[in-house]
Amino acid sequence: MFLNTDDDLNLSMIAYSGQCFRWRELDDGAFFIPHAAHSLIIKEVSAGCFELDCDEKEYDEIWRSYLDMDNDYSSIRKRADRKKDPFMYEAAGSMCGMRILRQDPFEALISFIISQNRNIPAIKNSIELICERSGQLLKDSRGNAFYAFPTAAALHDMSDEALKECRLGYRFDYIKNTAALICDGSFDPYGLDTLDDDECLEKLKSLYGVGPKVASCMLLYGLHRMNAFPIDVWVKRILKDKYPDGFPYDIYSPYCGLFQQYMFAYYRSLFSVRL
DNA sequence: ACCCAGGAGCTGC
DNA sequence: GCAGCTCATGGG
Repeated sequence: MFLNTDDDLNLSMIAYSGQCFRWRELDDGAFFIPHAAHSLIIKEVSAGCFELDCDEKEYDEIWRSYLDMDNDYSSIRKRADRKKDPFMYEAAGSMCGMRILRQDPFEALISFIISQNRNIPAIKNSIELICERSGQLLKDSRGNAFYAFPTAAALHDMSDEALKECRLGYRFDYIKNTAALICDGSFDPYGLDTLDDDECLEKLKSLYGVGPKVASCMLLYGLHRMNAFPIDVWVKRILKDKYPDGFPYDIYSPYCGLFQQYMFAYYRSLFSVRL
């Protein structure tokens, strides 16, 4: 099917934004996107026109939500005022096309625990290894094999040796522990919807290996809490450099997380940091 | 409040 | 080659 949109949707920008770790750019410029037991190949064939290798039914049931197409990003972006916050105005304008995906909560939680204190290629490497070793083998629409992200049970069932081969380093215990808690039912990444942001953050931080950064990444990218505001080394630099008197959370609420994403991507692009 | 270990891989020199 | 850094956290 074809999707025409006036709203922000820049596949390459999202793929390299650091919010998702399994998108793969294909030779023809299309993107391969694994998500739960599904996969999508999507390509921008002309400005604002995307070719998707699924039918409208699958798009409505899965991908519209995953890509968050029901949120109007171009209108949210307008909150950045050219005079009051020129830096954010530049950042949001320059990174127009960014969206916050609605990823699977379990995958997001595990992925962001793995992500701590590592660069993005290393994160992707570990995640792919985990999928290859414990994920379900599936086929995409072109007949190519790929591995789904494992279930908590499949991850928990991995031998220590197999899991160690995924190069998690000291995060090994964190992953083991979280998978065990989910399997025995004492923690449910899919049962957090009834909690407000602060309660959710606290609950996540009680997990071994989950601090404020990983917890807020889970809120923003795994639970689509658009106001969650992960502070990593780059955001720390931005806050110090551009907002010495404090970040205007009230202006960007309840979308602080999206504006964090704009600044993160824009500021890094200024330093030509490769993802 | 500070300070360090723990793993591995990419980057720049 | 080889430090220095990386979308941090737990523990001392």
